[in-house]
Amino acid sequence: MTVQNKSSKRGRPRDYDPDTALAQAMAAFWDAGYAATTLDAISTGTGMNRPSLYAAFGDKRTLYGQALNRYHADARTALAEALSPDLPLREALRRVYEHALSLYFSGERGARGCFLIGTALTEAVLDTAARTMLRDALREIDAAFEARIRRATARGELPQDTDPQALAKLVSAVLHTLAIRSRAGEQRAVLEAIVESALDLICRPRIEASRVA
Amino acid sequence: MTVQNKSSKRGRPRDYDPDTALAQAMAAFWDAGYAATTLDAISTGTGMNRPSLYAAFGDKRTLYGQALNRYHADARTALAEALSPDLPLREALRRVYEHALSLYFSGERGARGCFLIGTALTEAVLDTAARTMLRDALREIDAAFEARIRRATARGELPQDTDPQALAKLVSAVLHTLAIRSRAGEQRAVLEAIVESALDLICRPRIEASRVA
DNA sequence: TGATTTTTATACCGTAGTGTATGAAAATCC
DNA sequence: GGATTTTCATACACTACGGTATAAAAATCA
Repeated sequence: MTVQNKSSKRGRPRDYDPDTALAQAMAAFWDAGYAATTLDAISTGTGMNRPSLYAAFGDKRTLYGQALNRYHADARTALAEALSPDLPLREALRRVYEHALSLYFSGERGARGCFLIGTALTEAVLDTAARTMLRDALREIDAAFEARIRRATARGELPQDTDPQALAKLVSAVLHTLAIRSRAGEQRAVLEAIVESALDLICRPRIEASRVA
Repeated sequence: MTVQNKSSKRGRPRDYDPDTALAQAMAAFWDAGYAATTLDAISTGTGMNRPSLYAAFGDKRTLYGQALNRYHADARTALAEALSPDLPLREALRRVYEHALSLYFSGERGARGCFLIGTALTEAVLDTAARTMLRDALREIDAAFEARIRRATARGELPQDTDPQALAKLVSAVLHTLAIRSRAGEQRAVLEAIVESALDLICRPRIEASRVA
């Protein structure tokens, strides 16, 4: 395999940047969903004409898959950064939720929620690949939370009898409800309040050994 | 307005039952989502030909709106029944979650989650009416949980400093995560475990007056 | 400067999908 | 039983969409 340093030398130079083009295509899918997004809309959004789109990304479904992958990769990075081990768990989780809300409310046509949940969820029943990507992304986010909770438990921020795997899924559940409610048109302030009460529930100390034998 | 008792008398009798036809149309939307569902698929699913569909339900979007309304109405009924005030809160919530899981895993082509979240969420950005219906449905479910939690708090099942409105939204959040994860292909046993740990978190007694001034 | 390579630009093809027109079928009313 | 009413069944019109063929444009190499 020959390493292609930078752009290829010969031929007419590309008039677009693949990274920004993919981001623009993703924005189109994000608003309308996969099925309702036309290639004309993507063409307009990216400024690329149809043949260039095909040359760069393949057909519509392949392009959508690349958008899903990119979103997941971005989310992974942002999550790892927000879950900084230097902060208390509560602050780290708050950062995650705040970052998510900023993303979910960043649409030009109003709040659009999470790209994965907002678009891949619909496809998931009939499109096996989309379903698998969605499921794996959700699992990976669960795992990131779980690792962070495990660390917090070891540090004594949470009770020793905490089940990190179970609690992580509930931390994710809060993220899911934010994704849904933002796209459903709920006010951001309402979601901020949900974040605070969720943090209360997740991080508030509980009675240990409460199990009455 | 003349009262039409039963079916109209004159003319060729209808070959379909409107209620079951709507349920079958809903099933088609449920799997593929609004945009990807063709009228041919609905025609096949219901056994009605295209003109009969239009005569009965109007155009595609109107039919979809009726499916959304019907699902919401069914959910309202089921929720009210499951939230029986005779049971302890924990058992009532468990019934709600179990009923939801039965519905979410009832698809012929695999788990399909919640019809509202699985299909209307995608449309919500560009379709104002769908967004409003979704938002209002979510709010109504929040309110049902809130009323039930208020009752449980009055009975002493939960601490007196419980915030019913906030806790209700987290109870809903668990429902949302079940809706997402089931459609994303997660195993039912995994979701059953989430239900149990969520009930633990929601219903486990907390330290009162834990706020350190 | 001319040949070669790569991308852009326009136009087109085939298909699929929504909504409707038109006439046959099946019931009731007189 | 014939007229009337309502629904069914087939076919069709129109549009929109995904994907591609073809040729011009813009770069490099010799």
